[in-house]
Amino acid sequence: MADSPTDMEPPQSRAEQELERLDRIFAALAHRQRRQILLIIQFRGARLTASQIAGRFSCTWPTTSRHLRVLEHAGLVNVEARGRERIYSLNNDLMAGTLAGWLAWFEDEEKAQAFK
Amino acid sequence: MADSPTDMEPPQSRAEQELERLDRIFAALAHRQRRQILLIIQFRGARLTASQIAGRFSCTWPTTSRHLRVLEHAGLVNVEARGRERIYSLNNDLMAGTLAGWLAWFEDEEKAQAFK
DNA sequence: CCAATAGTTAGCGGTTTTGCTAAATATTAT
DNA sequence: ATAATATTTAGCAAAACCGCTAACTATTGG
Repeated sequence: MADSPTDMEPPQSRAEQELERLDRIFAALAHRQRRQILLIIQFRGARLTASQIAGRFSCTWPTTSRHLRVLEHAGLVNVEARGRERIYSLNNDLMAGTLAGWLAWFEDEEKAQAFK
Repeated sequence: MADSPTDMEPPQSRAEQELERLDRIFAALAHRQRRQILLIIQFRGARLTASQIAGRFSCTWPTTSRHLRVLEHAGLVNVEARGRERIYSLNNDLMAGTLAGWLAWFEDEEKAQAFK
């Protein structure tokens, strides 16, 4: 799955990588069920298997599985393979750090004025 | 555009209204250009006309106009009609309050443990 | 080995989102 | 009134997203 010489994409700047990281995080948070999954992990166990999570939703299993992958790809959850189970836990620092970092751009009124 | 007797939706609980408000806010933040618009208002003027905002993007005017409406519908920006111009400003408290409120569910480790 | 369990991947159809162009609206200037 | 400016609305096509069913992989247990 690594980049081969034929599927190289144009080189990405560090800034662009950061923007794409933000894209993935905000996109992952944009779906109600995915936010619910994060809350369930937080309040119902801190470490939950995929089936424990899926069991709390009325949609089909593969649908939840895909939501979990979106969250994982965004870095919002960690997965640990344990036998035939996958155990999901929050990567809480990442979400808190990212959203707080985003809010920080808006909270300092003086810094904002300096750019005007 | 108001509800007519024929297109009434099932009554919404207060909780459901709150969930939809969250949906709109997170969905609005899920697009890179919309986040950029918020930053531009914050750092380039606090009060900007639609054309001042659109002028900073390479996409067409109507596209930016629609992004502005999404932000407005989510409550993240305020609009003020001023002659033939529309002046946009941030509704910063709403974004900060909503995201901080979301993060609060995850930041109190003890409260989380109490549910386990 | 064989069956059951846990979970993912593949692929399809329906809906939503996004960006565009063209046309419409509204306000100001001549 | 007419023209120009500022901005939105309408409508279309392409892309992304979401949920489903079916099929697949991998691990455990008999």
